[in-house]
Amino acid sequence: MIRLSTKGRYGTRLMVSLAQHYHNRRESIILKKISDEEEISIRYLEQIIIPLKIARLVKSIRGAGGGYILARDPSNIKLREILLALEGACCLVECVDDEDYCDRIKECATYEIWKNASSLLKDYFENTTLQDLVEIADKKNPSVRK
Amino acid sequence: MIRLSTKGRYGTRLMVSLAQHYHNRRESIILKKISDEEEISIRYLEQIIIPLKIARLVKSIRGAGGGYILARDPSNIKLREILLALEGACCLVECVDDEDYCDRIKECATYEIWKNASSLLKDYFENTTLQDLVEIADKKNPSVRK
DNA sequence: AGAATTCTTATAAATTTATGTTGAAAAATA
DNA sequence: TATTTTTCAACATAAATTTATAAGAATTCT
Ligand code: FES
Ligand code: FES
Repeated sequence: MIRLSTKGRYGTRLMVSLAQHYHNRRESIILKKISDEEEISIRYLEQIIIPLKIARLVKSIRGAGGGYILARDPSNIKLREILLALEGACCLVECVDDEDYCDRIKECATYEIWKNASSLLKDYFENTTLQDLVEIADKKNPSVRK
Repeated sequence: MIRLSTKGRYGTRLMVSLAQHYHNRRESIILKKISDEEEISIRYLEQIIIPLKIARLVKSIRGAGGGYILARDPSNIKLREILLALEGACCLVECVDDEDYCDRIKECATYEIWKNASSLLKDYFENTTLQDLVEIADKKNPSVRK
């Protein structure tokens, strides 16, 4: 029930990859590498990273030796920011964020429910940072040194 | 961020409508009426109600004077059951419910996050009944007597 | 100049969303 | 019981969106 789009999923994994590489030397990473590691089409990654760039969560460096790099420290990037950039502001149903979307809000009983449920997610994602994700990854794969 | 499909939204509103009509005489309701009240295409409602019927949440009565009616008392139908019937068992990402869906669960850091977030929603919807929704609707529209 | 990499645009496949058309089953009625 | 009405059921189709891939241009480094 209720689906996170592939954009949101792949984009988050992309950000985790960038964060995992962030600690040593802060070198930029090329998408090709992430594409290989995460087994996601590079063409699709190119589309997905655009909104992340627009939201100033990643910086791009063009040309040879270029690539992508996080714009801030992973501990300073909230999961909510990532999903906001990738999926837009809509929470479960559009009317939660855009009161003009449905013209039935005044009568609609489900509105309150979707709104509450959206808040649960929002709060959870607000309190999860990219650093938390990196730590989970490290715990799951203690041997991997990227 | 993260979207509930129209199937889930309209289907839930459909169930609320049925619940609102359930109290008096338990008469069956024709889809046309719900279509008019909720401004949803009747053809689309016909598609949406099929999984609800399969899940035995509603019963259909054919022929003249027929229509649809809730299979159980609204206080005995959980929102989670409704969404499960409409959207399937997948919670945010498929791998949460189907461990074979992704073959990266062992390494994937985001898995735990989507799983926790899914649990938040699941618990909320598990503890919300159709009766709760009807009461919200009544509170919002005290004058309406259907 | 040449290689590496992002950036841009195009396009195709799959899925979701929504409507239309026709037919079959059940109940009411005469 | 035959007829008619009401309603669900099934199938087909079209538009919109999401998902994914392809090809080439632009930029930067060496
Ligand atoms: S779904 Fe938007 S107001 Fe009910
Ligand atoms: S999204 Fe399924 S394991 Fe990471």
